[in-house]
Amino acid sequence: MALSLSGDEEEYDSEGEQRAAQRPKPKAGPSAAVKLPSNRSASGARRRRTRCRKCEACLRTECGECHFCKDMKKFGGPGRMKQSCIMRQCIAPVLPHTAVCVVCKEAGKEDTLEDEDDKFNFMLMECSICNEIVHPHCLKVSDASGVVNDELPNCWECPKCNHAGKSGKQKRGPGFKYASNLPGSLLREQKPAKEDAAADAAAAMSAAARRRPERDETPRSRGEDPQPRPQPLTLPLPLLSPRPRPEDKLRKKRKLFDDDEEEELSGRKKETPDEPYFSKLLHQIKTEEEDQDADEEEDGDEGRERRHRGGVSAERNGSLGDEAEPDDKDSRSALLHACVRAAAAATVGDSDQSLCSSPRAGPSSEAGSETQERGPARPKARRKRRLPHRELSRELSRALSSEIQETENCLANENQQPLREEPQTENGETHRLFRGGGELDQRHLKPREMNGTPWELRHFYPGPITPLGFNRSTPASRPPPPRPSACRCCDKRLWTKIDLNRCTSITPLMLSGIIRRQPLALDLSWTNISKKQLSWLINRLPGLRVLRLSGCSWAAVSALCTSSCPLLRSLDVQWVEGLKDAQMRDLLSPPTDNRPGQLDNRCKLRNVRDLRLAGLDITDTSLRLICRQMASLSTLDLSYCNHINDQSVNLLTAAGTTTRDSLMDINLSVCNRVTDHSLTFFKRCGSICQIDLRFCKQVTRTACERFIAEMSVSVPFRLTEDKLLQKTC
DNA sequence: TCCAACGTGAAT
DNA sequence: ATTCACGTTGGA
Repeated sequence: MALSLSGDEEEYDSEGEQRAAQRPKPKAGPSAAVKLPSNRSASGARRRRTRCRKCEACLRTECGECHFCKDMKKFGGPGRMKQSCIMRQCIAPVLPHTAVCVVCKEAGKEDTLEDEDDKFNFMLMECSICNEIVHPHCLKVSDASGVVNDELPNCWECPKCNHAGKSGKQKRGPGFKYASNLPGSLLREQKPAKEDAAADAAAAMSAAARRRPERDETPRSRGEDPQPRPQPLTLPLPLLSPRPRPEDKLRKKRKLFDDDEEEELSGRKKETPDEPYFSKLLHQIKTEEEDQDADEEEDGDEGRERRHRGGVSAERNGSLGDEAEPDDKDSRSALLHACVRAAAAATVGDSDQSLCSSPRAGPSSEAGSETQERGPARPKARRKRRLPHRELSRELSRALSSEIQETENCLANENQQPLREEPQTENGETHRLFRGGGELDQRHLKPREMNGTPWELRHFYPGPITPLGFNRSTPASRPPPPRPSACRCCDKRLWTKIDLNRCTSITPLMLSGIIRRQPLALDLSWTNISKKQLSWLINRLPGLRVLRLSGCSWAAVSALCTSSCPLLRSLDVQWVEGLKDAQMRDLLSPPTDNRPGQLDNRCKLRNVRDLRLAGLDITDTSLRLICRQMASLSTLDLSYCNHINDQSVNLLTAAGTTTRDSLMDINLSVCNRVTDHSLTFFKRCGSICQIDLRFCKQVTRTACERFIAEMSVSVPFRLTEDKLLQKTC
């Protein structure tokens, strides 16, 4: 029966007995009333948390379709479940306004302070163990520190509990709600998705996961760590030991991407009794931050992978550097949007770190040598505390709103220019949207295989030389090179981009982590992500600019049909199994759901500028739709599309089409039906900068040279490679 | 006062 | 483990 946080026992009321007809009431009767766990008795009941009202989820309208919406009276349901719409489950629930410090009885005062440390000391912190809510400043425990729980705003394990050596689920109150228990981690279940039941399934998972027991956060034994923890959260009590000890690392909380499975596997050794450490711990700053360099802890595969990629890159010998890639350029501008950048910078510590921890789920995790590889100490890092979640959410929301408006304005003006100039980055690293993402750039591919490649082979591309390559009459294709399947994170400092390319197993915790970071760019290419997962992701990433789904199944990609991606600029669906004209039609038609608040019946992908369709069996039917629906299209990759011919090019460049003026970069390499005639069509394109006709058997070099000569009056082109035309200057 | 929905126990 | 149910809390 109902639970009362006050602990008062209750009897079933008559209403309950009436309902018994529908559902048997608990036999336990009064015994079902609350029995507060003993660990709560000391500090009283937990404060229920409430919506932050600022996160993307909170800002949404109810979907009207999910399990919980259908239950609501407003949607004609019985109203028994009384749960939030699954699309609206807050990702950073906050303490209620009525929460006060148990010591001084006052509310949080962080808003009145400037200094980050002051803010922390005067904000309310709820202990996930004893539930006590205090201002850290009000704690007079001068020789202990708390462990900030980054998964939930205003949450920590208070110094008292730390001091007592309590940890994790051993003593945490039941139902303590972490972000990992929030919707983001609801996709733990990875059974094959019944696609028609995706929404309900998600709802069901949602309900379940919210009640999921806490993850064990028992400190784990690790190798020596002579270095200070990178990016620790600021803690209130000035008790830094000069050299954090190995145990420091032990105190790290489980991170988002640490699978339960991993924990179970590794727990045998890791969860050694750590009581002896606690006395030392009392004098240390503790955080739950994951090592920022976690991904560098990976075993040699990563290094080999990098080397491999480097080799591929050189071998590819593309005429354009990655930096010149339009979608990267576009992404860069988006990626460095000021607000988002600020938010990202403010949160870089935890976010990337935990994301980077994803490889740890793999067999090579927990490398004992990690600490040796870590960079030098960052003594200042502990002073840098990320923004509280609500601030961050506010920032993101503001940024997104403005971006959406900007995009719409941009469209209204038919302004094809990028939203922003490409900003300078600190080290240029962020110019690469995805690590290794350029591998999918068809411009850089020397084709070895045509589309029509069996799906299995699309997944397991052969090496540089493959029997298939020899068997085909077309030039040897160059499918994306094989790579280790370890999950990788990208830039460690920013989480505006998340690269899970070829990560064979997308775990629920990964999805949860993605949502929490609200990346602008997401690469899920060659993963086995399911429709349910993708749908869930998209619906929670309203600000997504770049989505790469190369090599995924149509079953998964079809998730795009029912979702709206208003800000999506770059979509990569090359080599998607089963993606043909009919599917393209579904993809380009307005969202299929007519839910309240989803009345936008414009093309879901209307803002896409960079569309990658390589290797698809699409025809002019799809191109007509593209011409009609994607007014901003500037980069189009149709390489390896066997049905594309001169008429297709004619369509794209016909009078009255927006693509005629918007197209800047078209890749028709290995399109064997394209002939010299297409080049005459391209003369009509006002913005064309690059035409890739490499390995088009029916295109001659002579025609290319003629095109250059004829265009030279207005636009100077040159052949940077055989049948690769690029505008000069 | 009303509505939304959190957090829990029981049923499945 | 998942789903259902609902008292109670929190905000408007």
